[in-house]
Amino acid sequence: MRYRKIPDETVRRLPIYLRGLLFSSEEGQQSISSRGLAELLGVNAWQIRKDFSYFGDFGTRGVGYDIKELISQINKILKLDTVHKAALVGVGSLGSAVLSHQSFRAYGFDITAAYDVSPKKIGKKINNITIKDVSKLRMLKKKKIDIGIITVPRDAAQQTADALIKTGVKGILNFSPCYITVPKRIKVITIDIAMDLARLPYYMSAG
Amino acid sequence: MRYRKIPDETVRRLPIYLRGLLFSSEEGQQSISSRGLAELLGVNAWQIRKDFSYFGDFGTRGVGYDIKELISQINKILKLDTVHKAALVGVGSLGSAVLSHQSFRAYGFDITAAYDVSPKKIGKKINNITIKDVSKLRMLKKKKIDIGIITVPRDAAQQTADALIKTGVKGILNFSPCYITVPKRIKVITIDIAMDLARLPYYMSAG
DNA sequence: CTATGTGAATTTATTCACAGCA
DNA sequence: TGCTGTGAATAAATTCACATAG
Repeated sequence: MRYRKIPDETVRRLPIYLRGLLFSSEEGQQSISSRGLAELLGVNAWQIRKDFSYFGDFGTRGVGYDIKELISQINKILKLDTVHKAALVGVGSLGSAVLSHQSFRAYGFDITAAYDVSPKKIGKKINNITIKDVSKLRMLKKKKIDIGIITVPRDAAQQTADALIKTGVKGILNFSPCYITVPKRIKVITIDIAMDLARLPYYMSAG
Repeated sequence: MRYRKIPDETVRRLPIYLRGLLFSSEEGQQSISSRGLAELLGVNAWQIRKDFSYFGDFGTRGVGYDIKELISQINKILKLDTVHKAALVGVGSLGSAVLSHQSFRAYGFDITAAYDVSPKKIGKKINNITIKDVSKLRMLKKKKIDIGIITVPRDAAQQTADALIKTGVKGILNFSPCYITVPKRIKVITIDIAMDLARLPYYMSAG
């Protein structure tokens, strides 16, 4: 089944596998079986093997997968093998949390700039990043920023996206609870925490 | 197609529809067509109609949907028509952001308690919620808390989940980047921001 | 004439079962 | 024997096309 179109669901799961592999690696393990990884992540072993089978032969039959090697392969597939620079707009409580978030680095992300409208925040530092005036956003053009992170209030989300796209970002992580319109070439992933919380009661047993 | 098993994907989308309907309602609209809602949310109109068709006849042919009525229907399906009390454990930057998050209230969630291990944080207030010592977590049992929110470091996630389950929560929103083991009756939804960011480069066009 | 609701067709994803290699 | 890799079978979700109701 090699070299066929990669299912979106597989792409969605690869980062989860990567997370498990990085964890095992930290723990000092050298190799892992699909079963071992599955148990660590709470997924099925055959799903893991199937997902990997779209890309080629990663493992050794009878043994399992070499963790370091597999990490490197998945990083390459997901294009995480080069550093991606990101700029964040909107340093409210969520924006601050994202700026302070340590795990992005493990996946090759580097938030190099942060912007806000509030004069009170401009000039302050969070996680060693100085907050700049959002009107200076267009200066970013020279700095080869790949990714924009939107943590502004809903009403400002679309204009923030427009401004980020002008600076040349190719992908946007949108935390605002709304749909934003972008050119086809731009990829947007929206995270709305409330949406995930909102489907929890449906699945909770009555009582 | 009424009264058939509801696809998980449909349940995942219902909160998104609800978000759009609440927005339209705020804007003063009374009714909306599947097309109108689809454009607002960046989805397909037939998908919306199909999803609704699992539950019954919500709309009026030739006219569309009555927004207030539909909001009430979806709230009922998702069991958001009663208030859900939640407790949050781990008041770091992410925990603080979640505590301050305003939109939960619109979906019937009320974070009534927050816990941390750090003596520096205990006693402080965020968003009018006093932070308590995590060792006092078991006192919660009397307070009919439905939902636990985990925003502790990875190493503490499992034990936090165990403690929350002992207090009687039926659902958990887990922000820690790991799988947590729970009894079957408990529903866990894990949000790992880094996982969403990590699949962005895959979809970004080369350059 | 408009916009819903839904069977049927199509596409996509999951699950199985086992051949094949170390 | 142990564990991977993958076709084939099954299941699920999406998309279409249109009958149907207001």
